[in-house]
Amino acid sequence: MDRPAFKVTWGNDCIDVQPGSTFLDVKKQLGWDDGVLMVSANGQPRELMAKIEEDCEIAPLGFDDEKARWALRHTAAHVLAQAVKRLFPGVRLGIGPAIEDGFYYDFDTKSPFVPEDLIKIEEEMQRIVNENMPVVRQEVLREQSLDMFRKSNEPFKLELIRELPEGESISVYKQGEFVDLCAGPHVPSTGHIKAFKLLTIAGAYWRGDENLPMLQRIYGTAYLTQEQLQEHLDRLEEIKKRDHRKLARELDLFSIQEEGGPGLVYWHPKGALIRECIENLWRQEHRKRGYQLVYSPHIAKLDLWKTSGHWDWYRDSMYAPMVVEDVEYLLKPMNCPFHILMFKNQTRSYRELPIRYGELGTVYRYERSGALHGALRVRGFTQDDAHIFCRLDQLEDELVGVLELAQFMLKTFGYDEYHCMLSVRNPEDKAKYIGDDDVWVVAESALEGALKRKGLPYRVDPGEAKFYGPAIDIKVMDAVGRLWQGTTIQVDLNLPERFDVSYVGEDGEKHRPVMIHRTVLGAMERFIAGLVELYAGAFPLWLSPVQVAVIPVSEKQHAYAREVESYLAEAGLRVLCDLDNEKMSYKIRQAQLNKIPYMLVVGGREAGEKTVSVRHRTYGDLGAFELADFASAAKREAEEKLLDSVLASVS
RNA sequence: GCUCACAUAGCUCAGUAGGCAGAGCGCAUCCUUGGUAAGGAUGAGGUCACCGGUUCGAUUCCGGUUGUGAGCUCCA
Repeated sequence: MDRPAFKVTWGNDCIDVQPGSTFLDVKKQLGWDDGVLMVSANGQPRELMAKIEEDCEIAPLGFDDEKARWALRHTAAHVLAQAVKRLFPGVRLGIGPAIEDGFYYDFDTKSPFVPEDLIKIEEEMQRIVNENMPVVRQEVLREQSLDMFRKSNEPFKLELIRELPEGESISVYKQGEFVDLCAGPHVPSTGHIKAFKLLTIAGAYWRGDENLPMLQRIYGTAYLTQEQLQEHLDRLEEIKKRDHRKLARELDLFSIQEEGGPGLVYWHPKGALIRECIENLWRQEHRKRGYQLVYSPHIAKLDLWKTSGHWDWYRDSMYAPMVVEDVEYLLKPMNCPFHILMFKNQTRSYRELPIRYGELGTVYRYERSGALHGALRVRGFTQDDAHIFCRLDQLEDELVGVLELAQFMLKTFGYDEYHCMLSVRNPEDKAKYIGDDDVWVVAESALEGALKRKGLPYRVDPGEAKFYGPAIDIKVMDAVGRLWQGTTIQVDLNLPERFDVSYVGEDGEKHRPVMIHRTVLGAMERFIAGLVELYAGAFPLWLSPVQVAVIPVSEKQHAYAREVESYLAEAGLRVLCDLDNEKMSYKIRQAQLNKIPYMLVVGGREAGEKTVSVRHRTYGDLGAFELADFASAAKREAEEKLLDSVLASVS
């Protein structure tokens, strides 16, 4: 591939470089002898070279915006640290990497930062950017670097250096008076940072360990252009607008009550209706696919959880036991042991398998208070759970069946993009997992085989398997590009053993069944919260709590409006007839704000002709329809669970 | 659980440099009867999250509790 000649800048110097030149050539041309390693090509930040070694050929690294962004953000982190050191000399530095969407730097401060500090720091950062100092890489010996950071009194940096391998040289980056331990890469000078913004202050443990001291973290973001930065800030705004906590209140879907306790969700009528629609679909689809639906209790004897192993492993995440007639009971954190007990309730033949028990099972987990988040992370939630007991030779077919169900559900709800992860053992560390090696091999290959048979692209995640078995996890992407954990399909090699679950085989001997633990939606709370954000509150017709609002133009049409209401209700649609003493335009506004899909305006004309004027929340005025035509179209849209209006395409 | 911030009417938020609190929306009543996103008037609503302390006096200052938010840690 031909590569064009390009310009290389270092600080204020700029030279032409021929393709194929090495870094040493460039150094010679620039007349630099020290370890300057960072340059940018053609003066464009998007054409930076991310990293250049002494002996490597010089080439713009693919004109890679992503790499350039990371270098830019990393430098921005250094600029942030430099600004903080200028303003607060007593502060000690932690680490400051570039991250997805931005960067952060951790600081050890005597008194925490306040929001006003953020403004001051940002101003100082701008000054540093304006100073346009070259960012210079230096290779130093270990002892030199220790000396350097000892002098500048940076204990956290010393800790990091001591952990670097002996003998290797260590790189530091300098800009003006500021030096940081860093592997790079960086942009050539602070002036390259054209678009940045500090966002928030938060606490974060040193090295991510909750037993170590907590530092003050400042988050910021930086982009190659002001437009990209603005785009990112707009996206943050959009995410805020879609926040399920805000929309759930505005649309009166559900709440969490302070008097009731944190992490416990109250489903209001409209939210409950959405949930009911989803649950109905869920039950229908499971019956269709050979599941038997069951109910199990909410509490069970502590001993059951000892048998299952949950008591030993997850005691800290369970609500404390309650004592009834001297026996300790636990609120269930999961449904599996119950389904196992039902399976074990009688002797099972191989002919019965697979047995698929499905349950919308409400479980309670004592999540740490700081982990709670709206309806996404709660303490009481209803899993769309199922456990499949099958023979090893049936495993792959069963997994395929679950994948098909998952695909069907995700498609129905409008999740077009999802990523499959195959979580397998870490081959280096087989001792960490229970069960025989050959069973693991079969289980992992069954999961992989199922993915292949469905033609689903997947990524293998070694080491991500649970200790009791491998799994497939599906992450779905929402409208603003965030990933949500949805379906999880786990092969469990542990519980059947612990509970001594067996079936009688063709040979008359006892055999151990394989158990699949799976949820398709995850939990009702989390799934619906996700849907709220996916649709920004504007649910497709079949899920809309109110599907149609009937809006009379004046009081004279109240009788006809009622007629329309009862006709549509009769047809099975969820209708609201708005007879309030308000102007029509006001009622339309209310319906719009409530994101009601269809508004039927009925005035003198419509009453006379027995028609309705249809307005759609997205498409606006669609014109007049015969009442019966509207009803059948809307019914079809709801019954077929269409994601878009059928009437909009008609008109 | 940890760090920081926040908590005023159903909602969104002002406010008092310590002297018993305000707007808009919503709600109620009345007027208005209208043609595709806000007609008008009147009125009701607050132990300023809770518990202590300082003070003649605390919604305001201080401490604690609870809850919420941003992160960290965790998420069977």
